[in-house]
Order: sequence, then structure tokens, then C-alpha cells
Amino acid sequence: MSDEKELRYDPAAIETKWQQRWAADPKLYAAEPVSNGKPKYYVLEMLPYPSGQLHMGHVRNYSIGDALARYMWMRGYNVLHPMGWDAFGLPAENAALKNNTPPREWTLSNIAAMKRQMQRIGFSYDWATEVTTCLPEYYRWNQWFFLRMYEKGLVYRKKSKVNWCPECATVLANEQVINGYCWRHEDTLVEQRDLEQWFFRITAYAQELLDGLDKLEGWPEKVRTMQRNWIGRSEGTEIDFAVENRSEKIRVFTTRVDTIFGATSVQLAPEHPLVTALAQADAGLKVQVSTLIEEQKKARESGDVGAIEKHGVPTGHFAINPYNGELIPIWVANYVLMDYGTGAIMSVPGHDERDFEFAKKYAIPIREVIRPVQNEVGVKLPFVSEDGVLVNSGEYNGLSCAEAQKRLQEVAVRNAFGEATVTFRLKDWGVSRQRYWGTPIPMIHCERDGLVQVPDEQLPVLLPEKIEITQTGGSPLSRVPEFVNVKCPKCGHAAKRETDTMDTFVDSSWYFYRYTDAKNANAPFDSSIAQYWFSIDQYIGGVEHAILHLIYSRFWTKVMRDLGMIKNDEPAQRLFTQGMVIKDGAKMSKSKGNVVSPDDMVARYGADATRMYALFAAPPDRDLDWQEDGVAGISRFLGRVWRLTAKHAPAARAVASEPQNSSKTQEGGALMRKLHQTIAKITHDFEGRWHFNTCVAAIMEFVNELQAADAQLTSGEVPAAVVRELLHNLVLLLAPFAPYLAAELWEELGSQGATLHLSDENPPPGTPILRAPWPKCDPGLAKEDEIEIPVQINGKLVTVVRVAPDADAKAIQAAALADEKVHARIAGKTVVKVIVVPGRAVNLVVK
RNA sequence: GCCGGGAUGGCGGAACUGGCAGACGCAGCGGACUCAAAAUCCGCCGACCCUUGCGGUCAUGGGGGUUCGACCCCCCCUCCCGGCACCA
Repeated sequence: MSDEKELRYDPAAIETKWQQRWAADPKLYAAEPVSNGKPKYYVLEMLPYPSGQLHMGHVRNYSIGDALARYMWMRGYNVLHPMGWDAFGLPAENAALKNNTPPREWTLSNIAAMKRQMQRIGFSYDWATEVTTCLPEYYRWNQWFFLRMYEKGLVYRKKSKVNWCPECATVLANEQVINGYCWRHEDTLVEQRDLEQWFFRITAYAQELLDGLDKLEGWPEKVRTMQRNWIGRSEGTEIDFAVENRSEKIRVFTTRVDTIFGATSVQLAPEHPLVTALAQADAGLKVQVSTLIEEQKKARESGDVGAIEKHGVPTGHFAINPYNGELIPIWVANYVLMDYGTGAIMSVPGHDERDFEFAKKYAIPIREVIRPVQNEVGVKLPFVSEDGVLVNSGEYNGLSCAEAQKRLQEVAVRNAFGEATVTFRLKDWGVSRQRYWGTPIPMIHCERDGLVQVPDEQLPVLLPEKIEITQTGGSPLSRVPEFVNVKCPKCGHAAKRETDTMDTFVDSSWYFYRYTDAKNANAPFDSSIAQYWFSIDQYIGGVEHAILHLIYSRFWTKVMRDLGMIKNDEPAQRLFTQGMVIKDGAKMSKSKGNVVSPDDMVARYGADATRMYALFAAPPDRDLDWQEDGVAGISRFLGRVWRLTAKHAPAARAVASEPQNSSKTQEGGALMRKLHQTIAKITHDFEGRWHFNTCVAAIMEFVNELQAADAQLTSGEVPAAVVRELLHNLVLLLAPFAPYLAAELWEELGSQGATLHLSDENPPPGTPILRAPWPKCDPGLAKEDEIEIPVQINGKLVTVVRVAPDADAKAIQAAALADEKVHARIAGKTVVKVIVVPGRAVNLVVK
């Protein structure tokens, strides 16, 4: 090897070498058995959809998780760091249509390609626990869970209005509709269709899902807020209004029962059953109502429900206010929704913006019933605040709104015309999909026995392999007679299988439990193993799943707990949502043409530089602007580390003893101090803040100091034992961020028999760097000999003075007053006050 | 409308508990090495002012406040990103 070549950092050569070595050691990233006695740490990144190509968002996500996993290994934890594939879903069917490739084949080859990319980048996954959701070994347990939930009444079938994406040719869950558009097709409006569908009763857990958020302190506030909004709990009262001359009652939902004396009409949703009944006898009304329904539908489908003009039609009938017997007109209004509350409201124009607008338009009386406490006379209506007292409300006058709500609810309950209720925005999870590439729903339709479960011993219900995929004509499975036709497990007569498949979010709702026992053929997982690993200590992924995957998987965990399979209430103690990777101010996307391929970056600069840049360019929770020049900068830095270490490695290898304090030179002491400060900083960041950008910056600072002291390192002015110590620890600090280079340099420095006097334990010879102990900061060595204290006069910086790090207020004040510049500034003036913050600052207040 | 997050040099960002604003990197400029280039190394690098000095003033979206001292805390406002929204 020529000198010239030796001085060139060649990431491709280093990374290829170590990738091969790591591949030859399948136990390297494997978790140890439950009985190992070490503290456990479960770090998890959200599993990807196998599109066939990793994108930069993946690289960023996994680089964060990988750094953490490697750090925890070095800290001596038993680490579970798995990876898998969210492998069912529509793109595979689309690809099948386009290329005539079977979805299974397409998916599995994509998985192989992405796995290669991950291995090339060097992510520390234990592939022995790999989970692929489209394989029967996995999806049979989806079916098993479905049956258990069916038995518990948590799965049901009903006909209802559902979201239909014409592009996907399937039903979508509410969570998959974004502002009226399909989550997969930004330009496709979702239609409403009446279909019979399978639902999971997630609403049974609405309150617990909401309450649990308060305890998830390790989750971003943003995600917790989004989930709270989505669950949308609202406390209120339901009140029955009798209808004059008819037997029906109208049950209204209101959060402001205290304003009921101000109700001057009752408003029904156009689909309300009473409206249907009234319209039957009134042809004119019928026409007008169908117009309202049409309008609502259009508005809903175009996503701006809130924007349509409020209008309605009077029914000619009257409702009776149960508190005062008042007759008020019944209207049908296009702003009342059938699927929220009871589909009927009492309209109080004096104290509600929408009711006010509506009443103005139709000259419905507006009555003041709430007044601010301090006001003798009324205020401008509508007055919507709850900070007030009741007026014009009979015996309830003078009560506060809160008090009145309580009293009115009591009266309603006592007289059996109403009750306090809680309403949620959250709807049950519609899981039926009229597509092929998903988990078959394990149910059978029998003419005699109705809905019949597929018996457990017949699971899995296998997805047929040979199938023609089209996007029309309902579920593709319904056109496979061998699949559809089956004998009823109960009566043995001919019956038909359910041909819908499950939403792919079912797959990802529990996959992380499977990782703990991925090969189990008798159960989804062994409860005792899951209990050891759960909760997940750190979950990392994109915020786009805040109310999809992250609410479904919380639900699933609670269901499994209630099935007695696990003990934890929540899947993940801590959640971290990384920011997006953007380029030129926009999210990377094919249509914008600003996609940066990870493969390109790895080929040009190496995996270490690519992933280290992903950590360096921004704090992990913020959006990251990808600048290729920045990757080049990291690559240069890694080259400097490589050259520096390679240059001094022979000397470092030659000494075996620990550095003696007495042998330390001035320069060695300064470098050791910087080292220990760097250790402290990075360790601290791993413990919570995760500002890996500043961790990388700290390592750069340390390297810059080493490089500046190159002459002393070479001359022996810094003893070889100290050099060795500095370089060893530099490499260890680098290991979570640039694992390939760290492994190479670890070997270069002679890892075998390495004694790391900074650590409690000495790794045995040949220890891979992954198992080497993380450096420990020695506060004594990190301590500065002298620190600089800024001196301010009247809050303005004048100079700095150097003092001992533990100098007390007196000493600092003395040093400040002794300073020439300070002298000059205060000459002829009076020092009124001196503020000294030891270790921080001095401020002289001078007149 | 409600909720959450954000705004700091040409750029990405740092300043962790209220105590030297701009760490680290990118870009740029100057220099060394070289026949030359690449690579590498060294230095400069917020704005303005003058009396060019180990000088002064201004500066963290805008305005006010608290404080000896504010990028940081409080109030008001602007803009950007995200979520929810005829939710009764």
C-alpha cells in the first residue's frame, strides 16, 4: 500500500468489508434471551411499506433509531431492534395491473431490494425476527384476532354510509379521508356510499384512549393534541322535545342546556327519521328536504362542509320545550348533521353563532337568556361565553351557566325527559376493503346459520394465488369460486366466504408484538416474552401516522390486554416523530422532481456520511433541508478522522498501559479535558434531548482540537498512552453515528485487549465495537482550570475576566473590579450594586 | 374559529436553568502546497459607523413589559407549517 493511497479515506472499501463481516455474524444484532439479567431496551422504527426503494425519510428515521440502538448496546442493555414490512396494500395490485406481475411476487422482490439497501447502509436490525405482514404466518393471526374480537362483540357488521374512493375502488376508514380526499390519492374526492361493512368497535375504548393520552408524557404534545381532537369528546345533555299532535319525540343533543329557555326552534338533520316521516305526508317538504340532502352531500364530498350557506325549511310542526311548555317550530336545516349527536338540535340564536345566522335569515325570534355577570343590561347578541348568569329563564334566573347546566340536567333525569351524555367524534373503525391484497376476513355467510366464524383450526384462510385483478366489479375474491364456495362449519351445507379483506392498518396495529416471538406457530406471540419487552421504550416514526396507525395500535393494545395476552395499557412509552426531509423548500416527491436517492448518496459519499448528515443537518424533530454539499462536508470530516487516527494508530497500538496522570503534559491535559466534555455532552443528549446535530458538532470540535495539536501528538509531547486514550474514545463516540468507520478504526487501534480505563469494564479481546462500553465522563478531567466570566456594566458587556472555576462571588467581584477596562468605565461614577452569579456573570450597576 | 409547533448571518443550524448571540457545517473570499488541477492544510467571513482601536453602535419576525441582565419569561401583533372544524 503506497503512502498516498493510505491517506485517502475510501468509504466504499471500508463499508463493503464490514458489511460482509457483519453479515457473517447473525447473532451480532440479536437480542439476548429473556433470562439474561440485563436491563431491556426495545427501540423500534415504524415499519415501511415495501415500495421497492428506500427514500431519505426512511434513512433519517432509521438513522435516528440505529444511533439509539447502538448507544444502548454500548451502555450494556439487552436491545431489541427489529425491522419488518407492512406488505399488504393497494400499490401491489396497481403494479399487478400495470406490469402483470402477481402482487406477492412484486412485494417480495421489493422487500428483497429494500433489505439490501438497509444492509448496505448498515442498520443494526436482527433479521431473524423480520416480520412480513403479507405472509400467512403473519396474517393468520390477524384472522385469529378478528375472531377473538368478534366473540367479544368488538367486531360487527352493519350497513351504513361509508367513504368510497373511486380510484382505490374500495371503502376507506374515516382516518383515511383527508379533507374529503383519499389519503392515497390527493386529487380524488371520496364519495359516500351505503354498504354493508365490517367494523371494529374502537369507540368502546374512546374514553380510555383519551384518558391514556394524559399519561403518555413521552409522546410529543402535538400527537397527543391531534389524537384528542380526533377523539373529540364533548360533554352535554340530551333532552326530549315532545312533538305537538304526534307521538314521536325529538331527542336533541346540546352542550349548553343552560340556554334552553332561549331555544326558539328545533332543527333537524335532513336525514332525521322524523323528517322522513313528515315528508311522507307532505310532498312539498319532501322535495325541499331532498334538495338539502343533495347540498349536504355535495359539500361533504368537496370537503368544505363548513362553507355552505345555512338554510332550511319549516316543517309546519311544533316541538314542546319540556322546561316551560313553550311551543317552538320544527325546521329542517342543512347545517345539522345526522352522524353527530342525535341529528337534532335546539336552536338558541341568542347564544350560538350559527343559530344566530339562521334565525336572522328566517326571522326566527332571538332571545337573551345569558348575561355577563358584571352587566346590568344585556350585551350584543350572540353572546356565546359560558361566563355569565341566566336571565329570562324562570326559576333558574341568576344561576351561573355551570350551575344551571347541573340543575337542568337533574331536572331532566328526575322527570325522565333527558340525561347528561358524552359524545365522541371518533367513529368505529371500518375495516372492510373490497380489494385482493389484504388479509381475508375469516367469516362465512350461511343461509341457515347466518354469519359463521371460520374455526381456529382452519386458519389461515389463505389468499388464493392465481387471481385476475381488476378495479371494477367488487371484491376480486368474489370472482374466485374455489375461494368463495365453502361448507358451513356449523351445518355442513354450501355456504360462501366473506370476500372483503382487512384494512392494512390492522396489520400494523400489533406487528411490534410479533417481533418479540416472530417464529411462533401456535400463537401471535408468547405472552411472557411480550411482557418482558413491552412497553416499547422508544418508538420512532413520521408524524403522518399520528391519528392512523398510532390510534389503531393503542386500541389494539387495549384489546389484547382485555383478552389477557399482555399487561401493558399502551404500546409505547415514548414516541418520537422526526421531521420531514425536504429539498429546495418542498417535500421530496417524484412530481416535483426533487427526490434524492439514498443509493446515490451512499455510492458517492458512503453510508456513514449519508446517515451522519441526516443526523447533523437539523435536530431530528424538525424538517431537514437536504443539501448535498453538506453530505460532502461530513464526508470530508470523516476523512479527517480517518487520516488522523490512521496516522497515530501505530504509536497508540504500541502502548498497552493506561495513561498516568503524572505523565500528562499541558497539551495532553487540555485534549483530555475536551474529550471528557465531549463525552458528557453526547451522553447527556442521548439521555433525552436527542439533538444529534450538536452531538456531531461536538465530535467535530474535538477532532478540530486534536488536529490543531497534531504536532504535539506526533512529537511525543502528548504521551502515546494519552494519544491512545484520546483516539480510542473518539472512535467509541463516533460509533452510533458512523458505525462503519468506527468499526474500521476500532480494529486499526487494536481493539483486541483494549483497556479502556474510562470504563467500568474492560471488553475482552476481539470485542466488536458494538459491545464495547460507552465512554464515561470523568468530571475531574472535564473540569476547566480557569473559566471566563463576562463582566457587564449596566447590562452591557465590557470585558471578560479569568477566574478559577469554583471561584466564589467575592473572588469574582474582586477580579472584575481589578480589571483595567472596568476601572476606566467606572472612574468618577458610583457603583450602586454588584450582581455576581458564580460561574456565570458579573454585572455592575453604575450611576 | 379552536388547538399544536415555528421565525436567529448568504444557507442549514448553535446558545441545555434568563448570564459573552451566531458553536459546528455549507457557501464565499484570501493564502500554502502543485508546472497545473484535484485532494489536503492555514486564515477571514452578521450589519453599520468612525477618530482603523484589543474601538463604537445596531442586531435573534414587529411592538410593549418584567429583570441588574431577555433569542429564552409575560402581554399584544404579523407571517409560516401542521391538526381539527356547520361537532350543536
